[in-house]
Amino acid sequence: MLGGMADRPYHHGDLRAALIANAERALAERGPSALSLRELAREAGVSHAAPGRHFKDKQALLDALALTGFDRLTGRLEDALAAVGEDGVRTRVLALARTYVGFAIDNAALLDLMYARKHDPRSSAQLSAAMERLLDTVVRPIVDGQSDGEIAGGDPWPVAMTVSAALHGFATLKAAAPPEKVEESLAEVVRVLFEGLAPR
Amino acid sequence: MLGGMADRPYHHGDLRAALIANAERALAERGPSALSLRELAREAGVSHAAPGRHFKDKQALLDALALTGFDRLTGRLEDALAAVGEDGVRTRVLALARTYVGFAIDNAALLDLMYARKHDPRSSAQLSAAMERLLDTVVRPIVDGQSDGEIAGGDPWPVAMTVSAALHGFATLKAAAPPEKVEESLAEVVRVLFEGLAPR
DNA sequence: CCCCATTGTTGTCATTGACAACTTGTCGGG
DNA sequence: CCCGACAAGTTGTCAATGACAACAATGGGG
Repeated sequence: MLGGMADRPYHHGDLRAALIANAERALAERGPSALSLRELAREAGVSHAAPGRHFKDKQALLDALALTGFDRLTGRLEDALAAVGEDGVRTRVLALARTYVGFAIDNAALLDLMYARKHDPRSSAQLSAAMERLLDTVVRPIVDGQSDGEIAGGDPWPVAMTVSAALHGFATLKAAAPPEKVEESLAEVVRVLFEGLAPR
Repeated sequence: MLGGMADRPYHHGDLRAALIANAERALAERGPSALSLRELAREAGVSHAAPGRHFKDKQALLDALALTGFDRLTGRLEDALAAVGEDGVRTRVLALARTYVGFAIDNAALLDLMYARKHDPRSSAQLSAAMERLLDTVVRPIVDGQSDGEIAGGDPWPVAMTVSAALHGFATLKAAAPPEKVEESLAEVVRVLFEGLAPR
């Protein structure tokens, strides 16, 4: 009963969410190497071992962070698709491209984390599932475009894979470029994708 | 003159190279989080502070590692191009694709490291330069193909960017897939790139 | 109303990265 | 040839960290 009566309640309320939110901020602001469970605990105003109740491991925290990343990215892509409506495949692919690359620029470190965790065989099945949902979001407009005859038919998966790969690769390669350059070359990439490399 | 006379010389000979080599092995075998300067020092048979003479910091070691990665990848791509000779652009692009993806599969963790370090503004100019050399290696066949009329003309950079992006993205997305699946869908990706998405 | 699962806490340990101060080996100019 | 400067390695130390164990507060359901 000394002066040390903490005004904070003994229970945080939603420590788990707070930790993830702080982790994401720290990741964006100071890079992945600056992520420390103890520091996150301090920021959340809890003791150094409290995070252990919510995440077995540092890795578990990172996995959870990656998972929120996948979910948010998928959500944004779906919102973008909804926003452009039924304006044709190319418009929709361009919308996907802008959104994906925008996310990559705003969340470069998070995106790195997402894919780094995905590579690790020890990573949870949840991550693979989230990744699949992400790919599905890209496949759907492709399939729609094929059935409308707007793009060439055939197995949609290689096509979707090519588009996804180009988007992800572009985002990775261009993440540090000036924004207007990005928009410009992004449009060019979509054009090349649609017209192909062959002369006509 | 007790039995403890270490048979190894006081000077290692080429500690720097040994550290990088061990680091790469450890990275591939046990993931990036298992990389410890002290453990690398132990493996090399030197004291825990010896690495400090060659790398200011852990980050410096990682940068050096990334640099060797870029150099080796660029070298392999050039070798692959040399091996296919003058067989046409599509053949050359396919060779690049196979080589790039092969490298990505065999060195997934290293490739992650390479691009993660590239994102960091604190990373050395050497890394950017290495990255540029890598891109140049992809651009050259494109330019050649354009001047031969084998692929559509125009600014070669968006074209090269699209190809590079597709390759890198594909490598990232497919790094964990079974090899024959990879070869198959890789061929499809190159086909889509050449023919484009538009119906014909 | 009290039991006990959940969430947090304190304490501790080995490992790590960084740095400082010192030693050993090598090599080139006088 | 030797001697001094510089490169490369060494020991010692420190604060920070992740993991774990043992203990304490909280509060909801039997």
